[in-house]
Amino acid sequence: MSDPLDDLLPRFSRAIGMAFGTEHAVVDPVLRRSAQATFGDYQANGAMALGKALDRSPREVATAIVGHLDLDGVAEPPEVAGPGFINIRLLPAYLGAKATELAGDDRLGVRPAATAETVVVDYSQPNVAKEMHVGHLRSTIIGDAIVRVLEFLGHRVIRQNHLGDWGTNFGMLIEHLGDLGEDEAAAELSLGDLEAFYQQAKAKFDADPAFAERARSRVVALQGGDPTTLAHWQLLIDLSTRYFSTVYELLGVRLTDDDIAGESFYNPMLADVADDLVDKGLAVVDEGALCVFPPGFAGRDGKPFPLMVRKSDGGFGYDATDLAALRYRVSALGADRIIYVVDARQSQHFALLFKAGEMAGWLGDARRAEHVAFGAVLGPDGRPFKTRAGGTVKLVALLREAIERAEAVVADRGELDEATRSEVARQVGVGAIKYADLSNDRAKDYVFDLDRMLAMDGNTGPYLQYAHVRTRSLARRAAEQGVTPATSAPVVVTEPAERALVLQLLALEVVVHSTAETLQPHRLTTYLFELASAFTTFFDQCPVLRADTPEQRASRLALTDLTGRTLRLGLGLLGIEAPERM
RNA sequence: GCCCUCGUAGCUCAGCGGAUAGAGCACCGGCCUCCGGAGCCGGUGGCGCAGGUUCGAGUCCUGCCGAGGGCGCCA
Repeated sequence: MSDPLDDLLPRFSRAIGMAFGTEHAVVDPVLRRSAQATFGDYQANGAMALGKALDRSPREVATAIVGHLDLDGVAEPPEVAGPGFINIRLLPAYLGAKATELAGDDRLGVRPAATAETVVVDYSQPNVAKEMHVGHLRSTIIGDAIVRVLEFLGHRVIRQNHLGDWGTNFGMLIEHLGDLGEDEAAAELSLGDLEAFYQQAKAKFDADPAFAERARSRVVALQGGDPTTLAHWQLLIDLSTRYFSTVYELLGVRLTDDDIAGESFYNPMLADVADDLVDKGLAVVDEGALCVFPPGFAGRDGKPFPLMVRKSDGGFGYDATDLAALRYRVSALGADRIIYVVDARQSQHFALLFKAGEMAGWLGDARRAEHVAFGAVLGPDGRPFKTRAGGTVKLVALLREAIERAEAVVADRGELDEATRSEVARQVGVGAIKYADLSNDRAKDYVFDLDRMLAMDGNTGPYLQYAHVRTRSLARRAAEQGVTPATSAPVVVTEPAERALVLQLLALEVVVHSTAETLQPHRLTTYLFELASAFTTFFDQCPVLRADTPEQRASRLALTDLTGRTLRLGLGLLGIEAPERM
């Protein structure tokens, strides 16, 4: 709707058809935003490839296209440049009309996806009775941004928090809980000090053979459904999830208890999944274990590498759980698309899993699974992020430090009461961490540096929030002067800074859709940073309240308001709040 | 040994097969009786190496070098 490409594309197709015959009208004119402003606003690069196909010179082809191109009301007469580029400069009147239209649209020009899909997003995945650390940060933040973008595009999103709530570890954890007594264990865990509880259990397990033996038999009791053991296990889960909820709330993440579908959830399905794979002729017994061998994977010894459906001792491991989860998401949840936000180290595991899913007929055609892999969070030394003592860094500790520092920055401004100030500090501090994470290509590692994250200059969360604050500030100032900030006022584009700003505003739709396709939130952050930059230039060079005419003032107020709403929407899609003042 | 990811400016990072590879920080030089200077304008500086595909390669393919990760019953 907002995208100028919608107006340009059909006109190019028509021109190409007229110039070279209708069979070529389907050729992609390769329309893009211009690399440089001096080349115009948009460029068509398709003439080069078409020239190759027709065995004619690209410039000749470009000239022929231009000869049939009707851009009346949209752009100035197009120009052929270089080897065969077609440069397009949009008309100010066209840009103004598009911006005006945009301002009247709640979705700011972003249409829903053509087909709404059911999308399962598996993210966060903390472990019961273990502290959340920076590793969970990425999954939680990236997953939450993906959820918000997909929901905005009209997809039916099912969040799945694949809680680590099962496994042999629980023998020692439950045994430790029993030793402490329920009340004391509950008291300790409810303090949110999960790490200490886990470490104590681990220390006893390693040091005390008798305890280790009790822990092992406790695993058997758990698997056997012993009521007291199950009750203690459930207590660990309840206390942990209560704690995770507080972290999610602090983070401003959408996850709730309703989204939890932990490993244990799939236990009742495991035997049936194994039977299913045997029936399909995919699973075979190897070295005593029931395995699926997807082609193309080899282990250290060069032999085929398995997905282990059932261990040689008859038990089930994570391979089985993940297979069951995959089948459940397809058959019971009706997923068209399944997204796993899990760190990059598990990419081989997911490649195996998805291949097996295809072999079993669970995936394929339009139904697909994707591993949204991400890199590690590094400390200042470029090594995986650890405390001085070498321990893992608690996620909440980082959040609190960021909020604390943000508070100091916000306090500089004064003019906010204390309650507002601490709320804004939370929005800024948490937003800074989220933005820093999301603005990097998720495939790469990044260095956790609070100083840089909280900087007010550069490509940071606070800078974008600040740009938004300025748009709000201007609106308040206008209101004080009795100027109604009419969002519906016609936008008139005259200055270069206005043109650049409008072009950026019109590009939101393309960016949001490409973010949803590639599942790369940093595309959106890059866009928003460019938008904020375009706005500050506009703000610097185009007087708003002191504009030459009432019409121009209304136009610029409308542009400011539209920019503010776009920043707020974009940040919102990333899970970052946009305060009114800071 | 095999497989995966990454290598772009002094630093942190964008870059969708298209023109002279862009930002931010830092550094240097300008601007400002200005609606939030947390600013604006300009400058210095770069694709790990070698081949290949292509009209066109930072982008795709192959090899090498370097960093990180993974490779059977832990998730």
